[in-house]
Amino acid sequence: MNISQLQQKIGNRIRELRESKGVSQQNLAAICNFEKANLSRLEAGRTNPTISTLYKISEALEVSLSDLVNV
Amino acid sequence: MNISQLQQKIGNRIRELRESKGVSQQNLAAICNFEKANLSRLEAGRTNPTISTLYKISEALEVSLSDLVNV
DNA sequence: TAAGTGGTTATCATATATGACAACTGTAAA
DNA sequence: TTTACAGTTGTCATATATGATAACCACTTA
Repeated sequence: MNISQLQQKIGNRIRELRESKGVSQQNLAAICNFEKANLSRLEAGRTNPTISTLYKISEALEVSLSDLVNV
Repeated sequence: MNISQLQQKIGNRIRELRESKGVSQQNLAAICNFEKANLSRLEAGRTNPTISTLYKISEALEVSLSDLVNV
């Protein structure tokens, strides 16, 4: 798996978890204190997120970091 | 857990896994194609690594990404 | 002594994640 | 139609991860 594929998979995983919680990108971004535009790019797999960004998302979605990157 | 603590824990986890494999920082860095200096900082918890960096390390150490961030 | 190994720290350049904001496309509902 | 919401895309500034190199310390070994 290359990095681009990894980013894509993690983006998909976040989207999947977010939607299963019925939260909008706007909402989730607000909870995490970042921009919805950045979350959109992240879910689309267009960025290489830092562990701190992923950690904030995992907390907001109430899953473990380990779970979030289990792709 | 704050970000600083998270970085510290992930750094410790990497060091733990690396040492259990009997690999030097120098070796691991070379396998991952980055500088030993950066790995040193990462293990010390002084950087906020990207998922791609952690992924390279997980591959080199033959553990899952999920395992690597299971802190 | 000297040379080698493992690790740390400093510095500089470059690439990019993120913050911030705006504009835009649907879509749904009034 | 108009309003509101969800998401996407673009741009700019700033912070920082990483690449690259060098100097340094501690330890071991010849």
